[in-house]
This record gives sequence, C-alpha cells and structure tokens, in this order.
Amino acid sequence: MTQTAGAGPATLEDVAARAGVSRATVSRVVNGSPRVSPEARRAVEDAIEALGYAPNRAARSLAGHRSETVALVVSEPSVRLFADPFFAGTTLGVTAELGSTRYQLVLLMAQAGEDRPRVEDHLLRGGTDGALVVSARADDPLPGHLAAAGIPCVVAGRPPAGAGDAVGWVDADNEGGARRAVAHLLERGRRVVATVAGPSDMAPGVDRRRGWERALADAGRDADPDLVAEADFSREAGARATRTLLERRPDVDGLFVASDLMALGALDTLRAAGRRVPEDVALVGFDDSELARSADPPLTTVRQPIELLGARMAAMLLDQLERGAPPAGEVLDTELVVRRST
Amino acid sequence: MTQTAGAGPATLEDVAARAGVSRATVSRVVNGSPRVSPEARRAVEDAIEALGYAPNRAARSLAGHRSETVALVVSEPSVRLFADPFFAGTTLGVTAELGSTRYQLVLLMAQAGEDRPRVEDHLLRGGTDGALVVSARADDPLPGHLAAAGIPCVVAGRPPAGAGDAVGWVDADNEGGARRAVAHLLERGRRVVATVAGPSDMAPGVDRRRGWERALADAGRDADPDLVAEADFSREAGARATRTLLERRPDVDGLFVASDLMALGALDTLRAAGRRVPEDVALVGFDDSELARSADPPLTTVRQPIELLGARMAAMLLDQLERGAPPAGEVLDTELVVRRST
DNA sequence: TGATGGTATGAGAGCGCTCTCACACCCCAG
DNA sequence: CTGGGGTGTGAGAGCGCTCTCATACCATCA
Repeated sequence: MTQTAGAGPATLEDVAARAGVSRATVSRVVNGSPRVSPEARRAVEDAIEALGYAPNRAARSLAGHRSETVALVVSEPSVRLFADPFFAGTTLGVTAELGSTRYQLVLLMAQAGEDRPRVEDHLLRGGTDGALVVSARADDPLPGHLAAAGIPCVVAGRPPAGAGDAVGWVDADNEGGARRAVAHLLERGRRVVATVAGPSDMAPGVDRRRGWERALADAGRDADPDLVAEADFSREAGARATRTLLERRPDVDGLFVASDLMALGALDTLRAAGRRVPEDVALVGFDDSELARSADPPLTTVRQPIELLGARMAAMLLDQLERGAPPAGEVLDTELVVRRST
Repeated sequence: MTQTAGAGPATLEDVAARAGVSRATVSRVVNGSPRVSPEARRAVEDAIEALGYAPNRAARSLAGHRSETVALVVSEPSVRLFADPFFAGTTLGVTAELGSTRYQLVLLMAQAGEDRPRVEDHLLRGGTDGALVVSARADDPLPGHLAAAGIPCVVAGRPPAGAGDAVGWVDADNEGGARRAVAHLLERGRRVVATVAGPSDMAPGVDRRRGWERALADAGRDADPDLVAEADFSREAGARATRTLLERRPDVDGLFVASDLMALGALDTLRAAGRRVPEDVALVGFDDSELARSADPPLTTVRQPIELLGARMAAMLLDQLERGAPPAGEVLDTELVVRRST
C-alpha cells in the first residue's frame, strides 16, 4: 500500500498507484510521450490532479542527467557601470519567457573577474543546461568555452568573435538606430553633424559610430574624422569630447552622442559654451534611459527593446534546448524617440 | 573496479575508491563532519583534489531533502516602476554574499500578480530552501505563507505586518534619512519646510514622512498638515504636489521630496513658478539615483546602502539556513549626500 | 494459419548522494 | 581482566525519477 504514504508531497509512485498503472506510464504522461493510450493518459491525469502531484526537480535531474536550469551570467562591471536598467530589463524579459517552462533561472554574477573561473566551472560541470550571457566585454571567452563543451549559450550583443556559429546571439540594431538618429538630424536641416562615439573596443561603440558614418554617406557627405570624438560612456568624458569637437569644428550644428549619459555631458559643455539646444546644436542620445526623459531639454534618443532582447535570448536558448535548434543570431530594431533636443 | 569509470565527472564513489575509504566517510569530509580521523580526512582531501571532484547538486538535494537553492523573489511592478537600480543593487549584494556558499540563487519574478500562485507553489513545494523577497507591496502575503510553511524568508523593507516575528527583514533607515534631510534644511536656515510625501500605503512613503515630522518636532516646530502633499513617486505627481504646496504656502523655502524622481517634478514646478533653487527654495530628494546627480542643480539627496541591503538579507537568510538562527530585523543607516540644491 | 511488425505497458536498474545503524576498536574505570 | 562508553568507519537502504529492455497484445500480411 505504498500509495497510502501520506507523508510529504505526492510522488510518481503515488500517482501510479492511484491511476492503476506503472511509474513508467506516469512518467510518459508527465513528459508528454505520445505512446500512451488515451485511457491510461486520462487515468494518470486524473490522479495527478487529485493528488496535486508535481515532479521533484532533484530526482528528475538526477535521473535525467540535466538540471532543468538555465543560467543568467552577468558580469558585475556591466551591472555596476551602466547597465542597471539594461540588467533589469533583460532579466524581466528572460523571466517572462522562462516563466511558463520547466526551466529555472539561476543568477550567476561574476564579480570582479576572479569569480569567473568558479562560474565557468559550475556551468561546465553541468550545473545548468544552458546559459544566457550578458557581458560588458565583447571578447569574453566564456560563451566559446560553453559552446565547445556542448552547452547551449546565447549572448546579448554581437556574436562573440572566437566562438564561430556555435553561440547564439541577440543584438539591438545599434548601427541602424544610430543611422536613423543621424538621418533625423540631417532631415532637420543640420549641415555639420558630429558624433561623440563610444570606445572603439566596445561593439556598441563601434556600431553606433558606423551608423553615423553610413547616414552621412547616405546623404552623400563625408564622415570627416574631425567630426568624431571618442569617450568612455561617462558623462565627464562626453563633456570633454564635446569640447574637443567644438574646438575642432565650431560650426557643428548637429551632434549624435552614443549614449544618453554622455549626451548629458554634451549638454553641459554646450550650455557652458553658450550654444542653445536645439536652436544652435541639435542633439541626439542613445538608450532612451530615464535620464533622456528628464534632461533639460528632454533628449531625442534611440530606444532599444531591452525587455524583448531578454525574451528573445531566452526563446532562442529554449529552441536549442528543447528542439535542438542550431544557434541563431537576431538583430532587434531600435526606435528613434524624438523629443525637444532636436 | 568502479573507480576506473572515467566517464563523466568524478563521483563520491570514485573519491572513496581512490582514498581507500567508504562513501560515507567521503560524505563526512565533504560536509565538514568533525568525526573523521585526520588520516582519513587527509586521504579524502587528496583524492578530491586529484579527481577534481565536486558534489552533484541533484543527487545531494534528492538524498538530503533540501535544494541548496535560495530564491530571489521580485515582483515585476517593483522592477518596472521604479526599482531598476534598486533591483540591480540588491541583486549585486545578494550574489556577492551567496557567491562563496553552496547556495544557488534562483530568480523568481512574479509578473503581474497572476504568476504569484505559481511562484508561491514552487517555493512551498520545497523548490528552494529559503527566500529573499523584494516586493513593492508591504502587505504581500507571501513571506507570511513561507514562514508558516517553515521556509526561512527575509524581506527587503519593513517587517511584514501579518507575519509576526517569523520573517526576517532588512530595511534602510527611511525615517532617519528623512529626518536628517529635513534637519539639514533647517540648519541651512529654512523656516518653512514642506514635504512631498510618498503614498501613505507604502512603507517608505510613510516612514519618510514621519522623518520629516520628527525633524520638525526636534526643532520645536509644528508639522502643519498644509505642508504635506502626497504623490505616487512619479515625476508628474511630484510636480503637481509641489504646485499644491506653493498655492497653500507660498512662503515655503525648504522642500523635502520623498524620491529623486518626484524631486525632479518639484524642480519643474519651482522653475515654472520662478523660484530659484536653492536660493528661494532649498530642495532635498531621496534615493541618490543617477537622476539626482544629473539634475540641474544636482540634488541633495539621501542615499540608501542598496547593495549592503542585499548582502545583509542574504547573510541573514544564511544564518537561518545554516545555523538555525531565528529571523531577525535590521535597519541600515542612510546617508545624506549634499549637493547644490540646498 | 503462422510469421511479422508495431504499440502500450511494466519491471527494474540505476542516477550520486545522505543518513541511519551496526560494528570494530580503543581507553579507562571497576 | 571484564565491562562500559566513547569514536571512527562501512554497509546498505533509500531519495523520486528516467530510461532501457522485455513482454504482452493486437493488427496485418503472405
């Protein structure tokens, strides 16, 4: 009379006993195997319902050699430096997508870099079935290692160089967004459109700069190197870069800045230089962060679909995990949000 | 010759074979039981080292009836509305604290409220050993339910009313911070110090308002109800509330606003009304968000130790989990950050 | 009619660990 | 020298599930 156990939550065994079938059959029903007679299925489903049965995760992973767990790997710097809303947004998207599946999301925050080995070790040991990697550094070796070990992996941002096609990726259309932003400035009649670009060793920095170049090319103009100043995504650097640009080209009347925070710095410099925004210089940022909305004047900026990005990453990973789909890449549209700075 | 398995990662069995002891002894060493002879311990440790052994999580939880997993329960509204940096900060603190333990952090985001039952079910089913709850709502029943089910639980913010002493909590000293902020305004010589308070059904709103009252009382002044206007933490509501205050008391020369975002709204209104900040009205916000730093003028505000809060929550939960400590409560100091708005 | 093949089902062997229990052993008191 | 009370150790029984394999059954074909 094993089914009369009563202690603790119901087990497969209990369900089997109540449904009058074997454990194997219950397992088949639970895991959606097609080879079960309608009657047996029915009986099992009723028993599950009646007993409020839910499979035991640990037992399942032990026997099934998988963890039913997906890791969200975030590097601490990327959270701390500038990715707060990015982190929150992607996480929201990821959890929404994963919520209805049997996968659990475990958070692995690699602090300072020295934790990285521990994290990698954990992942490679089979602690998780797949990984979503949100990393500040484009050259992060982790995705490649995971893929090499056969652990499905999807990264946020550009496909990692080393990993070939083994790693899935989802990126926002940084280049396209930048291009549209600059096109917008040109449409507003700006003649000399400069850019405060991000660091050239960061993919978004490079891509956004390329968008600026392409937009100028589209309009039949040269991308004069004098019109580019690099900065490290901080407000101060943005202010400095803008100062450089104004010195080099006092005739600047349009400015595309590769992040909202840097755009705030640009605003500081422009104001200090007595240039009005948007009358003298029209300004576009990037990110559509809270800062853009609350700036004075509110910033025209490029919005990334952050939450969608998280959701797509998760969906792509699930495809690999559940359906054995090959890793894919996806670019998500960005959107120009026009406010008073242009 | 079981030890010659070679396939997959090393198991307890492998270690035992290599060390020439039984599985039980290896288990004892791994779990830090004191009843192991130095020699055996030594042999086991060497074998572990040599084989690169790491315990299998699933097997461990299955046999040990615990999951070695801690849940971070976040309600979606709290992320989406205003807690981006809060979410990122606490998470950072939590992971830092948990990183060196054997506990995994799984993220449970309760979207929209209807997912709540699923989340709760999962937790109550023993999916996790303990929970950290970051919820926007003070009356969230989840912590109480968990505690009632014997699952250790620590919440961010005020101790939940229903749960008695069964739930641990860590809160920032909202009242104290507000009190200091208002005292600061008074020290600056402000005579009529009003407040834009948060909603009275949210603990931080209530506490910060109380801080304002106490500071006035400390200075021997009345907390005239005319000097309070409530708002829902949004910028617009902050602007509106400030307008109300100015109408009621045009002589206001100091303003404590219960959040930075609302303070931005206050700034809008003050500017529109032709009042200079800080000359005519000195302004203090709360949160020390990026917004405060980038406002014009930069906002004096109250900083909460967000990351520490996460770390303390995790530490407290570990205490309960590992050492059976009773749930405790802790209040973390807040810090006044003086900038140009006062 | 018997061979063939497909399909639903159950038996049972693990997955890698924990934990109880029994045992062997040693030290010291009686 | 015997008896008691540790203390280190191993045997072995699970934890709840998956998965392979064998079996029973039925329909089909020659």
